[in-house]
Amino acid sequence: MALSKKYDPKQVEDRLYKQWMDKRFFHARPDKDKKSYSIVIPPPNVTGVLHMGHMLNNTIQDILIRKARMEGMEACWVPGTDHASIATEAKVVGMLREKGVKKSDLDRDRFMEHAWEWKEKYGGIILEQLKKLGASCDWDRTSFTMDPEYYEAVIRVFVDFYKKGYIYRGLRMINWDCEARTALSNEEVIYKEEGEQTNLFYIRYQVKDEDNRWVIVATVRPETILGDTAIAVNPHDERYKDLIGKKVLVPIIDREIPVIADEYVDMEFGTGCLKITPAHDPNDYEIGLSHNLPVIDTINDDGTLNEKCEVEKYIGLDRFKVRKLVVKDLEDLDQLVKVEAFNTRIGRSERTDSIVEPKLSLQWFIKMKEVSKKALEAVETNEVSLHPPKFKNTYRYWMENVRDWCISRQLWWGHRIPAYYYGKDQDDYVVAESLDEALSMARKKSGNDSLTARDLTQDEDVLDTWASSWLWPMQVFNGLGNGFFDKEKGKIIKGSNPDLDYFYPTNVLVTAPDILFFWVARMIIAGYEYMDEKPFKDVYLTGMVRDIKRRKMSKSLGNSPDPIELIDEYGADGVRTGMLFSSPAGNDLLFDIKLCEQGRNFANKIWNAYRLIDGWNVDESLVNQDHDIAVKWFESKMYQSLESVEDSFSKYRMSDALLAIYRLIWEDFCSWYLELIKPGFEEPIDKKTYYATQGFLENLMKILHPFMPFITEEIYRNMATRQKDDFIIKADYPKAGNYDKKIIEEADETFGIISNIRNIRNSRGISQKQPISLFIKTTNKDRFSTFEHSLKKLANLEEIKFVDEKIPGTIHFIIKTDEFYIPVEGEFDPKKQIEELEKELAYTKGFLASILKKLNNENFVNNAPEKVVLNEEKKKSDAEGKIQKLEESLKNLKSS
RNA sequence: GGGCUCUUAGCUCAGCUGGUUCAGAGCACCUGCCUUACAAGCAGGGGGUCACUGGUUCGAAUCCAGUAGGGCCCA
Repeated sequence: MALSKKYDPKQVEDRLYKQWMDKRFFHARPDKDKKSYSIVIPPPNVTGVLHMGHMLNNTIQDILIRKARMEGMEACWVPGTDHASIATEAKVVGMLREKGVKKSDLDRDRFMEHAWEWKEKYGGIILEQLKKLGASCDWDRTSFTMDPEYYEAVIRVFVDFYKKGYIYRGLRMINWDCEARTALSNEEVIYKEEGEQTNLFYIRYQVKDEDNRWVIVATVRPETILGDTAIAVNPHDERYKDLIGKKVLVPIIDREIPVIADEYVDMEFGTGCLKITPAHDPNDYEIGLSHNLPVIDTINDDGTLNEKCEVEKYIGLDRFKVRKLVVKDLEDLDQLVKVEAFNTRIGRSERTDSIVEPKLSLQWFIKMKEVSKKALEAVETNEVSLHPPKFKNTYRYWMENVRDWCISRQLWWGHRIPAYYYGKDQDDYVVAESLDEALSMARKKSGNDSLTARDLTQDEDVLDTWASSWLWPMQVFNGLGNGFFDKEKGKIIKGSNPDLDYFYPTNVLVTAPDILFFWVARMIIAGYEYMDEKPFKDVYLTGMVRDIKRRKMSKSLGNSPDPIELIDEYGADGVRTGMLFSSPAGNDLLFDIKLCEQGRNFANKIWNAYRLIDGWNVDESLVNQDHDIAVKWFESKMYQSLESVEDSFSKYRMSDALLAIYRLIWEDFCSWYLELIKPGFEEPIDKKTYYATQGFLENLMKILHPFMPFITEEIYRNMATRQKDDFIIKADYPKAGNYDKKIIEEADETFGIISNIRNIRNSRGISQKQPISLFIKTTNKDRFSTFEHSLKKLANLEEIKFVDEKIPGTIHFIIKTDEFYIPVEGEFDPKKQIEELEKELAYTKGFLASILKKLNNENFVNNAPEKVVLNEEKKKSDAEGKIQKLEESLKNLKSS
């Protein structure tokens, strides 16, 4: 029967989680009589394992969802994972390599079989880990971006966007890995922090039709001059003004190219002349576009040069070999002016370490400008609110300068682009949801009725993962499913899908700021496009979890603790509170294991408070009115705290909410309230106080439950009165009620006196166990009547006596204008007493001086609001009274 | 280089539209306690020129400008 002195999460957490699951408390379905409250999880990468960022993120979601559930809403938290094209494909390729299989040995179908096998085996790990954390997700609704229905929806949206004219195929500069012969995303290109050493070559180009006039250009990639289509100078550059519009000759091949003017050119860099090679540099490509320059792509997919370079002996050689040859040839032609050592940022492929070549390639794009208008406006008008609001600026900046979105990836694992090619021309393709449909469209478009399915080839590429996860808030409810989508209008049919109608828009999205554009903005765009409605009302952006030295947590640094081990050591409740203790929205969280320890200690503290109350014997006949005031006070204090908790929640200041609850429980409930009402050893407690206290504990557990679900449920379930099916997870969240400010103030004053007395005991070595007397000189005795018993009990006073005269030779302190005396034998030390009073006097005098400064200032008295002036007057008279009393006491002490 | 943002106690941060004893909290630190719920605890304590410089104002941690130094995003 006896409860353990220490709370042991291991005996509680798995058992309770299973009970919650068995009772299906996490499951939500549309219920017209209840308000809906829904959250969709930011789907973690299916290859992922739980890291500290997930812990923070999901703890916050769970807190919000549990609170909503207790508030009587139909709370639905949809879990799931995304397929993460690049990461997953890399893992699968790695796994195959270990088995001695190369990706290139497999065809697409075989590869996908392996990938699915891998997904089935490892894909669920992260969701299982979330259960350990206590996440109350509606597991019946678990979604995956490559589920059959989801897959269809993604394809459907591609087709719809294509029909609406938002999708096009076009050339774009991408990062090309010549060794792996694939495009790389920006994230896969590694730049060395310190740059890399290379050479800067100064090359001179002859100006056409002018003898002996040359233009000098600096470049680190001389082999690319063969693809040059212009020389650019800054229009404000006096040195070259007269050259603009003239032609120069590309060395070696003597091709004529124009000199153009563009603001982009930095007059300070190199010679101020920039060679423009649109096929092999992103900036040059942009400039080329705006000046209608031709694009000459001289480099093959494998990094060798092709016939477009116009020099026979270079063709088929690697670009770096050609560089050497070009330099030599330039020297021979006397067109190499000089070579300087140069430090530059070179991108290398994360996988192969080969130097990344900027390369033009045919990709699929979404036109973003038009579709993103409503999404920009929604955030501007707070239809969708970002928390903290500072991210509004970042969001606006991005949306106003939005670029077209490249959605194709040269991978297999993902949603295959539903474009079917039937001929040789660039335009000989159709976009359709199925092969059948594609075939009939192709026949129509080509006018060739004899086309068969075998004549069609589907695009080899898959879609960017974000092009599936941007549908997440709709598609987890199968919003774009068969029968729910109007293909003519390109809209979801409202009223056709009960789940979607009920749970969309969701209430809040909790995610990290680094995917504000990749994901959040795009979900908003998709939401307005298909539902004419935002996907969520609020976006709570969490910070990044860093270590105590502010470094990002990463595998390579080895500075990230394993969340599961943490839970094992500190309990899920401990880790959850630990994460939250110091994580204001949008600010980075400097994770310190000590925070988990603090969380664990808190759990233990609560456990022991429960143990105390649980151990009491109730004497039904006993009446103890002394406790009434404590009960009244704590009730008020609790409501006051609850009010601030609600306020914090409304602003998504979860850390503040938790801290308020932490202090309410630890300080107010345990340190003050329980100490006030606690009966002596083996004494019984009266009925009234007992039940009130139980009620408080129960309420405190409810208030805390969203943060620490396990221990609160355990205590709630254990409490004497609990019915069989009564679980805190679905109990009513306490509502803030009226509270008595006066009683809270009086209690504060009383606690102040008690602290003073304890301090005196401490500094003079008077044991807490030794009863003492207290004499009070006051003009208002009534003020002490309410809390007289409390004062006596917690300060261990044998008597309180009101006096009219000072009591010399006693320890002495002043609060406001009341004077307190503690007679002690032996321990009274006049010197120490004088020291203390003088310190107090100096402080009060300084305080008074600052008030006088205000009050003596005519401008202040005339301009400040009356309320403020009156308050200063009161502060002044209080301070003066106190100074007078202090001075009197000091005089007496010194003369005696 | 452009945009955004921050700088308050040893650390991490609150401090709302300037005005209540406004300079706060948690942690850490120091002192004393194994006081019959809890040493994963109890009681008490010290600690800050609110980055710097100027301005607005009767009054500035709070508003404005500049300087210095961090951070984030984009290029």
